[in-house]
Amino acid sequence: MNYALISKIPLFHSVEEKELVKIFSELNIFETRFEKEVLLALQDEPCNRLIILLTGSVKAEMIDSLGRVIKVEDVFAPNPLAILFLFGKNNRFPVQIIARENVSALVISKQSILRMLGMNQVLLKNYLDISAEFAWRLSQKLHFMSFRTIRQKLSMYILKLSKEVQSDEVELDKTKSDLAEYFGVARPSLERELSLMQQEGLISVEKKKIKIKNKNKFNKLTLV
Amino acid sequence: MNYALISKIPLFHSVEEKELVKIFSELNIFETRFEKEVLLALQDEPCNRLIILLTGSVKAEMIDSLGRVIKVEDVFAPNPLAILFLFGKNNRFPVQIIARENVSALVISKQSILRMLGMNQVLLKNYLDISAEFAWRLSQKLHFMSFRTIRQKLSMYILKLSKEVQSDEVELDKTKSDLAEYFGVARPSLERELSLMQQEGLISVEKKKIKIKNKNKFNKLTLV
DNA sequence: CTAAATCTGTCACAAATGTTACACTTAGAT
DNA sequence: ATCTAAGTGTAACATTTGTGACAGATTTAG
Repeated sequence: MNYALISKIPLFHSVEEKELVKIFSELNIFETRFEKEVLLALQDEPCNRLIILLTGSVKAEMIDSLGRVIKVEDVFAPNPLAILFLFGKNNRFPVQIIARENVSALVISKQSILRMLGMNQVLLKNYLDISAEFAWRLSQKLHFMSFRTIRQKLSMYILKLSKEVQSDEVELDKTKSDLAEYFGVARPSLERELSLMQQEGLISVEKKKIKIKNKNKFNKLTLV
Repeated sequence: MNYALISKIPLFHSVEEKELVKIFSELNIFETRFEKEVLLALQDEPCNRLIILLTGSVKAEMIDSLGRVIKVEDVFAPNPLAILFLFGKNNRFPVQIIARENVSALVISKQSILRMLGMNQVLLKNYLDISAEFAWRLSQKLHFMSFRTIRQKLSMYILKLSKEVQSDEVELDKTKSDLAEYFGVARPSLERELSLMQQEGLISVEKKKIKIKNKNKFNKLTLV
């Protein structure tokens, strides 16, 4: 077991090495390798283990009732997979998970996770923090989806970025295609809205750089 | 402390009474009362305590930048408030919380929650299960929002109900107004879609009872 | 049991969004 | 350096959805 690598995993941050050694010796924790294109988990399969990527990345896909594949997201090391779906009554993978490249990962059974969290307070807090981060992202996304118009979603998004950078000039952290997907709208619709907002003098757009030109009007847009 | 009441709280399910006594004596746990209309938490206030309703109910509201109030949801005893937002970097209440009636509640500091979960495995599992349930509901809702058309959302929703009841005849578990809000669409638009689907012979609607008449066609609707 | 509040069903019209298509640019791979 | 895939910008048109308004039904509170 490579403890240098393991201590980089958020779940094990700040846990002392001798504690780690103890935990790994007492519990069933395996390092497993998955070749590119291999399935790590099936959609709707019971989620009874936590998979934490050590190296590489995977893609999460949804399969609809006609068998068509819808891309959901990519996950990179050192993140865990589906941590929010490990417990509860509905503990099934909501998506299928496929290796995008050769991947190594820790696989820890649900039982072992429970024991592990009981053994070490730092680990427990890490686990709760990580779960909360994922939940927060979910709720953020829901928040965006709940705005009626594309303009509202866009202005909220830009405003949020603008607050983070403390500037009226922001750089999108996704491609416009991805942003459209994130909002759940068609890409040309998003582009059109950006053009309109530029024509109206609210913003100026150049590639991924967006500048807020009329902050007053702009703020009013974010009202529901 | 009323242990009969406390053992009904999901978080304390199946925890032995003597364990509960020990936990409550060692940790800072308060039973607090809130009168009707009193604020239990401010929007954006740091979420550094877990509030578990013992009796009564509260409403969660969002405030937009003009100060207007948007109702989000109601929470009833014996549920906890904002359990997903207690940890993580962004541990703030996403909504303000107001008592809808006279309320009594357990208030447990974040620190005490951490210690408590380390003390008892059953409690730990309960906590993780409860969190997972909330996360699951979030992701379900997100799933519905991500369907493009109202018809798709509706047919997914009806199909899900139909699977639960194992019957082609289902009864909506929300008012149509609530359902429209849940989907994030306008109420008349939802009604119109129901009417159209009825006209097309896909379903029959009578008040809250919906019968799937053409399961073949119906299944095709849920494809993305 | 009555009054008030909420929910329902429906409309005509306005507004927003999706679709499809095409040309062009940029970034990444070999 | 060239080729290829991904991303961008835009347009005309079709479709879906929202809005505001109203009357009637149903539920809840007093």
